[in-house]
Amino acid sequence: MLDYLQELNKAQHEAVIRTEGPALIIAGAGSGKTRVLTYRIAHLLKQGVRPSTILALTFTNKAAREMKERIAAVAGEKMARYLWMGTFHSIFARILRAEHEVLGYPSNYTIYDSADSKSLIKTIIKSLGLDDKIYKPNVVAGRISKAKNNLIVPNVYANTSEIRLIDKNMRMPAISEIYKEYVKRCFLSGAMDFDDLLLKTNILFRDHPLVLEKYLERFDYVLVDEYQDTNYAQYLIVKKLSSKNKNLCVVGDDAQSIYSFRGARIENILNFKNDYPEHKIFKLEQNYRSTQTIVNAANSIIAKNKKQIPKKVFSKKEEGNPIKVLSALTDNEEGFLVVQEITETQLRDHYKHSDYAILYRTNAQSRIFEEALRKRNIPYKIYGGLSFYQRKEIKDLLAYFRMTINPADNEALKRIINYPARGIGATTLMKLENAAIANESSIWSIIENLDSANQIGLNKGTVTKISKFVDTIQNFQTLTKENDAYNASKKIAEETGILVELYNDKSPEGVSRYENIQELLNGIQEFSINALETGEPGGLENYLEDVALLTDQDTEKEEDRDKVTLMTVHSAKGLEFKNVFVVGMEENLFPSQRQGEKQTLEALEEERRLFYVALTRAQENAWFTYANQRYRWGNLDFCSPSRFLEELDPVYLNQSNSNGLRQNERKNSYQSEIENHSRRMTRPKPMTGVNSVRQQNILGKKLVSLRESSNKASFTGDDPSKIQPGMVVEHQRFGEGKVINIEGEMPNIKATIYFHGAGQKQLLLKFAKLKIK
DNA sequence: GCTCAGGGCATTTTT
DNA sequence: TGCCCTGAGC
Repeated sequence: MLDYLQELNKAQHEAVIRTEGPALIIAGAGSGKTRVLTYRIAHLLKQGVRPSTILALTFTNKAAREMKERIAAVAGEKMARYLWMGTFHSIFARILRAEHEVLGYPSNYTIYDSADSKSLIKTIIKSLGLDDKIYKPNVVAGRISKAKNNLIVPNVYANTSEIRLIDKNMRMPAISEIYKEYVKRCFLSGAMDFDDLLLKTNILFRDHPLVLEKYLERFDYVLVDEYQDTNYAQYLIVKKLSSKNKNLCVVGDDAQSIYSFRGARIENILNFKNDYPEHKIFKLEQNYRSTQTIVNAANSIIAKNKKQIPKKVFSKKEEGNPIKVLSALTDNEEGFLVVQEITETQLRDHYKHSDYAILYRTNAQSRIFEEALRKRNIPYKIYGGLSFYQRKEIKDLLAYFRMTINPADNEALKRIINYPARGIGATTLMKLENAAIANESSIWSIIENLDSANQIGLNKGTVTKISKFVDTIQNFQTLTKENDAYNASKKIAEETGILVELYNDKSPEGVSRYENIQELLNGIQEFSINALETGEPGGLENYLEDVALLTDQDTEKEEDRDKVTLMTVHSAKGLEFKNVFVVGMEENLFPSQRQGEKQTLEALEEERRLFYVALTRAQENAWFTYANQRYRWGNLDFCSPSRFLEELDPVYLNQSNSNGLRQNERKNSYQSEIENHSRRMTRPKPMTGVNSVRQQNILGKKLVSLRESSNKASFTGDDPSKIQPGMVVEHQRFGEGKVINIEGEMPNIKATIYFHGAGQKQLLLKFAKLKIK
């Protein structure tokens, strides 16, 4: 019989076999969500439903891939292959490519990533004569993205008084014009940004009923993963595509909705029952992942939330250990404590490195833990930070590919027209861009038809340089037609000179850049081989379509196997680890409680959910750690643990601190400072524990300016060795003192100074702020 | 066209 | 801190 059904509990079983009509599957943390979703699809296939009539939407490529693999295992490779399964963006990008004509876009349209969007917005701000100190590209991009996600097109934006009022209050009344111009220029470049993929799909289905009809005919079943993370645009598309037979199945967990900042609407899942009154609801409440303690503690955190679908998540596993709360005095100590716990539990219970995860709120918090792990030689891997595809060398080469496929792509052109250097500078580029705007066309169409008698005042030499560039791209276009993606891209990499240039750069950065290019080419080779095997099109344009929607998380490296994982709570969603440290739990790192920020009930509840997500990643043991003081952005903050920790019933907690004694000793040295300042007060830099200061004021004028990034230190102006023994100096905190001795060399000059009232101190001059009296 | 000092600025993130 | 941008100076 259908043996895969045997592996399911009652709720899961129901959710798998009741395939008709609208269904809401509430999948609590660790309740076997993926299993239910994949088996439901497999079940449909076994019932004789054709795979090409099933549309399954996810948020990440990884989720789509994993699900496809699991379905293939149950229902067979062939079946899985014909499913319409992928991310919202990739599926709709595919549909838009097929239906490009009615929208007036070329089928080879480029997909702009966030960096392209931002760069274009910057250009527009400049060309409109606006001040980019006021109109910050990031903020403007955020406003435009938000508008698009809510299907507000430029005209509507300009005519909606509430929106204009917000812009006005932000002192950016011209965003509406920027938006209009942005849309126009994207169109001229034959480009869509990420939000367009959703927006244009909505417009496509709204304005072209025949097209909608075609897809309604095509898809008999629509399934959506992580429904709580859908934004308005996604919500509407899903609604439209399932409007015919209402075979819509959404899976999600309102308790794990933590993406409101990027437009996710928890209401979508909360209101499902109203949208589809005839719906069935399935609650997967048994948690197979965590101990009872962890599940109960997590439940108790979100119990206070008003906005939620009632459910009783429970675990039948053993009760397990209480959650350990570690309070450290400084962030360094926090790192130390975490590493100490890792070593201790490893010795005792023989965990692997990969059984541990360190979760934090912001990527910037990783550093302390990296250092602590490195000191103990514990291998770790970090998620987040600069993604592979965001690296300069990768983006440069990809820009050549983009130009080759869609030469109208202005952002790509601007990136490479002078890289490698061709002597086409900023002034020339500006002239070209203005000409393109005036002509309502792309830069390419201007330079393609340049002759020496051009109207835009370019001299002969420049025209020659530009036409050489045009030749290069045209040459690439020819060789792309004649080669598969791998051979085309390899030739492009060689002929542009990028490969040689990076090969000749023997600095560590240069070597790594060269390796990255090689890695990209290897990836393309894989793509080409794969295309050959499956019979799918393997041209460069096909690769480019894939790569635009690819991210770092899609490349798991073999050498990353047995390592401690460091990541943000957000990126840990969907993962599980035997042991989880939730670190940096100070109040002021939780933004809903940060000073000066509006506290809304929504924000508060989302913070609880974030806390919930963090805790439910743990299978066996969990720790909450925080530091009482943290050095951050040049200030020393005094902190207290997050209030959510206080909301937790102590019955789940073990607050005994493994290093209580040491901590007490150390506390004394900070005591006076802590007493003198209430929580959250910022104080001047302390003398110790600071890695560097930017400037030193000696004698009232800047003598030394020190910049120290991770690998280099540089000095300008005069030398701090101006400070001589015998001088009377004034220090910010220790007051007046007399220099006794100077030793060492730049940048490590040490001064021994006797301070009245503070005794003798030895200061490293690059850290000390001194005034010569 | 390139380098470098100085200023300004900081969530969370997928596509 | 640390990173990115800009403008000055070469």
